[in-house]
Amino acid sequence: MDEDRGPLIVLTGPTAVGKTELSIRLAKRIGGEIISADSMQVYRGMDIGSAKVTLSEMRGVPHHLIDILEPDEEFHVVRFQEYAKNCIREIHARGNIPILTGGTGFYIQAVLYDIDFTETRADQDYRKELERLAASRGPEYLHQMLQKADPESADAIHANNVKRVIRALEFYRETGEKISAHNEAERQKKSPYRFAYFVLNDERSRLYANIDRRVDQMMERGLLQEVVRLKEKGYHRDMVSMQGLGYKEILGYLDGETTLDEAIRILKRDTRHFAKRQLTWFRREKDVIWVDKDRFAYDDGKILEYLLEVLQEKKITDRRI
RNA sequence: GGCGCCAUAGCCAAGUGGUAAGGCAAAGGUCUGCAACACCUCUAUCACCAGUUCAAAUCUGGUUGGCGCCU
Repeated sequence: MDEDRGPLIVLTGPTAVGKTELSIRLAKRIGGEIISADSMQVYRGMDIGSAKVTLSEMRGVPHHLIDILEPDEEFHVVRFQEYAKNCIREIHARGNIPILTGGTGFYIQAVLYDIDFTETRADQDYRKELERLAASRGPEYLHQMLQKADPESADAIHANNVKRVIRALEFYRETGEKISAHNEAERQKKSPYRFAYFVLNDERSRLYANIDRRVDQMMERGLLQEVVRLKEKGYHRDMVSMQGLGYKEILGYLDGETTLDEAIRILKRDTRHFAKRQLTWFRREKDVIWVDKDRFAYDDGKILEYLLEVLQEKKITDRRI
């Protein structure tokens, strides 16, 4: 039964830890294809700020879900999940191993455990109405509504977290069920894949230093010009894509809200915060295999050997390397 | 050497007799259709010593350190 399930490798970690390079080396060793689990790299024209892999870095390894949308298109987990599942199916059909790489933990969770989102069709009108209510009567009011409909969710979601309160309300209205119950059920699911979930990590201070350095590099490589170009094309801050790190800060500068130095400072800070949140997320995921770089003396070759060992142990790959 | 000013958490900073605001950073956390989003939690006895007082970060004296001016 276990053997019926297709193989899947997840290789993730906080931003700037070095996922990209390692994933490509791994793919080359085992005949893998990479699926990007990244909410920003899906957009065309957002290369520098999203630290997108370059063609030469790919070294011939197939990459999926990169550059598939224009920055004004909507993207979200459900869509990601649908695309990623298709990719996985095709990669399996080719006899290759899919490697899910990228830092968006929620996306990884969605495909790894095949979480069910399909029960509702997002009702724009109702959502708008709730947003209006939140604005006019305050977040507490919405939270009260949720308290009546789904007390468990109300207890779990802070009233100030309007976005999540709205979603819970919306779910209840659409399905007549409580999202808290739904979530609980989904949580019990086991993965449809034979998988290994690696989280690459580094000492906090080194990670932060890397982030700072990488932002400087982005500037040298022309992040400013990239954002100018996007702005000229008419992309603006209401779009999800332009809320990505590196874009919102530079747009702030272009709109005269900050100096460039200030924008860079904020970008570094926000990226560090992001990395921290990513780690919090991975810490609470079950089945994670932590790969601390310092335990391997920062030697990618050694890390790779370790990954291969685990993969064989778990019978995810049997090709002798 | 003299005169003046200042000394509150890692940083910025309120408080001028009644038992330490706030912001930032750091740290921890939540997350099941916007997730590089949204949201939550959280850190001090006020440079040091002595005194006045029922009560001092707040008043007095001294010590140390910093800043400015003068000789």
